[in-house]
Amino acid sequence: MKSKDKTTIYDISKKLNISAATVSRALNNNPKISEKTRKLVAKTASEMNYKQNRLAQALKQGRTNNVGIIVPYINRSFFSSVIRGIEEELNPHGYHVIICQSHEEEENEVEQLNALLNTQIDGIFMSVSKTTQNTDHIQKAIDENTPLIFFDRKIELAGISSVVLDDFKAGYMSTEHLIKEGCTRIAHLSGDINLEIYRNRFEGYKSALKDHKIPFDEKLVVQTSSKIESGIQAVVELWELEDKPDAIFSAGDYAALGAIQELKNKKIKIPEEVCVVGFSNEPFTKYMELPITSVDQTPQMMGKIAAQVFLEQVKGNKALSIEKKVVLTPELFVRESSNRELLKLSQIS
Amino acid sequence: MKSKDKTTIYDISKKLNISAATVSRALNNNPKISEKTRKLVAKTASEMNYKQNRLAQALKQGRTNNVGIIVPYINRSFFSSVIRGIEEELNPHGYHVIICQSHEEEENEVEQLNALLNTQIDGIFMSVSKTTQNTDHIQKAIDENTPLIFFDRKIELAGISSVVLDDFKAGYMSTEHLIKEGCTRIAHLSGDINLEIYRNRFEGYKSALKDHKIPFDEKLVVQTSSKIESGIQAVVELWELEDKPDAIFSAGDYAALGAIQELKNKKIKIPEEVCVVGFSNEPFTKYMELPITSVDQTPQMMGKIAAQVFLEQVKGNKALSIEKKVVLTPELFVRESSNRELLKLSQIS
DNA sequence: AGAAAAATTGCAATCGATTATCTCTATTGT
DNA sequence: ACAATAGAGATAATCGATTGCAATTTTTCT
Repeated sequence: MKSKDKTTIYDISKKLNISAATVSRALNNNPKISEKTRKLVAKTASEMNYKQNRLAQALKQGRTNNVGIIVPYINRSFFSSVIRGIEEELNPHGYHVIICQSHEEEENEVEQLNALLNTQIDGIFMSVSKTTQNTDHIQKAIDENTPLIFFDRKIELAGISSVVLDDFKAGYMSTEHLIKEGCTRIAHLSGDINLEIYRNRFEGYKSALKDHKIPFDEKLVVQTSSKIESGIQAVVELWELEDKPDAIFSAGDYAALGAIQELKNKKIKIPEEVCVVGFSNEPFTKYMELPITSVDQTPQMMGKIAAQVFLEQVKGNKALSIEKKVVLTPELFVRESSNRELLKLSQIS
Repeated sequence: MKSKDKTTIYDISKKLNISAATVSRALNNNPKISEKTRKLVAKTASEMNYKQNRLAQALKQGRTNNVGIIVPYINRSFFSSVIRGIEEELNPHGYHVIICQSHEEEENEVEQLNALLNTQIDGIFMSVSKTTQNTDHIQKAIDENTPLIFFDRKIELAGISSVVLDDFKAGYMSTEHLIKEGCTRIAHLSGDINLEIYRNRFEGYKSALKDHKIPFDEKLVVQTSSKIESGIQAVVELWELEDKPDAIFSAGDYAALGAIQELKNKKIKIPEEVCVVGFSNEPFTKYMELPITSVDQTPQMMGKIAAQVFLEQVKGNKALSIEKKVVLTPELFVRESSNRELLKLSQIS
């Protein structure tokens, strides 16, 4: 009952007493093949349950119609949404998507990238890991002429396109929003300052303070990771200060969540005493009893655009390497954690 | 500056004036090749920046060392954790993982499965979509002798291995826990009853009621989806009843979350007046101001075991198709949403 | 030293599909 | 009626790596 032996174009050609070349052409709707033969082949192929071996095709054509995506984690709402965007844009063009995780480890990133290159992928989308220092593996991909597109977290290298968020603006918007709520001592949970995106958010924060004549106080800045615990720890440290903050702008939602937990623990009222803004618009920010204000990075759009950049690159003149830099505008979703206006309204009613 | 032309074993063989066969053997550490040649080839290969073309190798060997995973969504904590489990178990064996999403649509599932089969995948892991009725696509995979392993959501078909949770037990445990908290009118948000897993949870619920001599009241059962809104809607409906529930066992965390939101909206105290238990142990259940009791499905373990079943199958005698059914034991994480004991303690202190 | 045994390496076919080039037949034009 | 042209299909090379078998070289043994 073993039908392991898959039918090939040779099986079809033998059965019909024609050459394999004709079968191949017929199946690919090559105009050199007569309508009659084409139909006969199509019919026979489906009868024999023929399925094209994409491996053989890829080997011959030098294209696999597969693209790889490397992200730190697939279960971050942001990343999985970007992936979805890429998928939706590329599927209609016949591409399939291979997803790899670096778990924020440079070593894994290198390994996954190499594996993808070996598998003869047609292109790579990537958001670099936090720990990545060396860029040899990326240079290798470029040298091989494999289209590589960064999204969100990029590394500055000549000839690579990228689609990123305007993190400076996001930082600016968030901070300005807090200032407009009447906050003046705004703390910043900065995330990993090794990454450009976090540096930009920080710069935006500083710039907003400056524009509103609020002195920058570096004691209000705490480096955090994207873990809840680091948000808790940050609040613990900040509340040891003489002059305590009246707002927190966190460069990540998980740290913001931890901060809120610790503030509640300290019986500090949000947003009355302290306003909190997070970053990434993770689904949970919306679900909380106290929904958290957060910056939306329009991830699905980011994925779609990254895919479009890729398509341009493979369809255009390959010899000429295009370098396209797209910057998306963030959106701030204001929720209860920083909305004193809303609070007043609900108290009146 | 184009180094597009990748080096092949032929390039190496020409350079060293030996045959390509020797190069291939040397690179594969075939014992028939002398130490001297092996080292020379290895050195030259790395100098020429040789990279094996896995496509060609796969075509020849009939194995790609890739496995496919099809899940409804990759950004559900449960699924991404299973994926991680599979990945960690298979990576050391040289396998790579291709991840596909069905978005709960049968049509997508069929398409993704076919794409994987065409790509000559070595095996498939799959959790079927809610909407899947027809099983032809799955039968096709079996007929082709491609190892297929179901996890969590399975379809009963001869010859397919599966790794699932003991959902009956999970339903029983959850319900019994609520009974022990003193609840007697326990509502059930059932999820999609088309899926076996939800039916089993429901059966467990009924069985626990029976064992504790609590009459089953079908008015207390509401079909929900895995959306927050459906949980809200369910509570709205349930609270129109004459005799209102004093507990909710939801077969999904999102519905539980919606239910809690609506209960709060109705100013109903949790867990004093109503206890709530969810299902899947999504990360947010733990983060909430009111952490939600939930059933953990040990997803990473599920992935690991599914991978082990796969490895057994490919390493064992292929002619003989093994059918292995693994059932995992759930774990109930009791949190504030259903823990009256904890509540009392905190009130005393 | 010479033959047998062992160690290395080469030859050529193979995996399945694609495609440039060539061949043969049918049609058109004069 | 015969050359020119178009149409339909066949032949064979190719993509890059693997592998059974044959060939060659080296080692071992008497």
